[in-house]
Amino acid sequence: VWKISRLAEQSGLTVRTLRHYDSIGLLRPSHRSEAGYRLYDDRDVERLARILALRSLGMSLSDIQRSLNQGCLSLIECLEAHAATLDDAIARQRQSLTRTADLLNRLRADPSPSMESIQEAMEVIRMFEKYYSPEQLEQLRKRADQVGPERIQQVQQEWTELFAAYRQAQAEGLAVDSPQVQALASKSRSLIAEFTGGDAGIEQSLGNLYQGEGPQQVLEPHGYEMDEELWTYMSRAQQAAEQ
Amino acid sequence: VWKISRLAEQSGLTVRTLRHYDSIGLLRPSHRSEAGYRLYDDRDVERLARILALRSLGMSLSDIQRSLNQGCLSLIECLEAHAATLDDAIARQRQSLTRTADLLNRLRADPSPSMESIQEAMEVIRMFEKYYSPEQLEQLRKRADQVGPERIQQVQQEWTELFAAYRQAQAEGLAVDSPQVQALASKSRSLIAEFTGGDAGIEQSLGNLYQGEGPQQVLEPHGYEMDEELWTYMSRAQQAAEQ
DNA sequence: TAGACATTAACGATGCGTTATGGTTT
DNA sequence: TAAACCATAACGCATCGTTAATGTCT
Repeated sequence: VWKISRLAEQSGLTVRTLRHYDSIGLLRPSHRSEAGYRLYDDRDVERLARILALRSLGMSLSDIQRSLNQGCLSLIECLEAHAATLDDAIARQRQSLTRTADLLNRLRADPSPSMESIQEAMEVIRMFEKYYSPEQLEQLRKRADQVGPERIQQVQQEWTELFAAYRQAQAEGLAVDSPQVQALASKSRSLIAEFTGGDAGIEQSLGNLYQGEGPQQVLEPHGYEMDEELWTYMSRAQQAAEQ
Repeated sequence: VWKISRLAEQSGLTVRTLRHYDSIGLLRPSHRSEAGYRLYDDRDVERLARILALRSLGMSLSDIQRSLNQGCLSLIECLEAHAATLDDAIARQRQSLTRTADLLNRLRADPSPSMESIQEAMEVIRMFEKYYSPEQLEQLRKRADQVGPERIQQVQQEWTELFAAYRQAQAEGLAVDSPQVQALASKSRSLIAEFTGGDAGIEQSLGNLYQGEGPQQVLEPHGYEMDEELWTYMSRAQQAAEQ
């Protein structure tokens, strides 16, 4: 027969924990001394061992209680349910983790990060999650890691300059099949190709994204300015190139 | 300016949640009507959007509060810490999940599962985790899935019979290099090879396991009976085979 | 005046840590 | 008698759901 502090140091639990297990009925000592001291016998110690085994799997105390009080069959059922719960929790936390990492990447890539950036970045992330499959996202992330943040910043800069050049060309009334404009179209095709990495699926999803949300909704959170007329002009330049 | 239920349905939160955020100081409405009604203005709505963005990443409300009240830099730090926390939590839960799955496998493989089985199974699992690397464990699990539970049961049965045969041979005083005993040695080598899958690292770890814990400690929780003399006899039979 | 909407206040659930207060054993 | 050990009781943490009791707008 063991007093509470002996059992505590033997099991590695605290006295408080054992008292807690008593109070919730998970492990009631089989005996009490005259003064009311808790006295644990061998069966209690065995039960504690089982409790700790299940606790080490992350089961809740109430589930452990249910498992132990009923038979071995219900134990298996409880474990199956527990495994399913864990699976679910892991999936959700991985979601959170990738989103957090994505957000961090975007915030770090932001030259002048502000509180507003959070929302823009999250908007972008949500749009991406909507149009790209998890595998595609994984692929994009891997390639983003490979090229490194410098190149990404640089590409952003190049897009900004490209839009400005297009806008200039449009203002000057240059024809979409003029050599100058076709040079811009070629440049934008190469930037897009760098993004898609030649993957047809990603190119398709990118198209769906612009189709579904509209160019302005897509580009604004990235910090680019875009309007209907410019977009039309750029589209016509692309079409001219493809013929 | 928005009243609380408007903001609730707009944001998808409950009224209770908004009141909670007020009471903990996370989102206090900038105004109150004469009657004490909460009135949220545009800045409040913006703040709520940021709160929801971070909450969707699984950040705690207190962390969100710290992040938003301080600058953008601390936000990045908070996100980094959050990512680390998530990483950690995921690792632990995956531990729990694999252990739970292992326990389930052992319990299901047990022909007469009892409450005592839990501890034996957990002991085995702990020993395995102690002597095999995570990669080796992964490998073992994969192969266990491949061969299926029937074959595993069958192998257990074969080991039981093999031990019985050895014991019989020992009782009859058969020499360890006699053909009959060598046939047993050969059988046990093939069973071991089936377990290791020919992987030298796993064979090494298996040796360490028996070396470190002793054959009886290893075999008893598996339901086999073993004693010093029988083990010595079997070892000598193996040595004879290797020469 | 009815009905929808607002308020504050307080318990509940999880798994104990952490006092506070006081009796028991050696 | 002091030191070590035991007991019960209660708050605290995180995030709201859920009554309860009551006041306000239309």
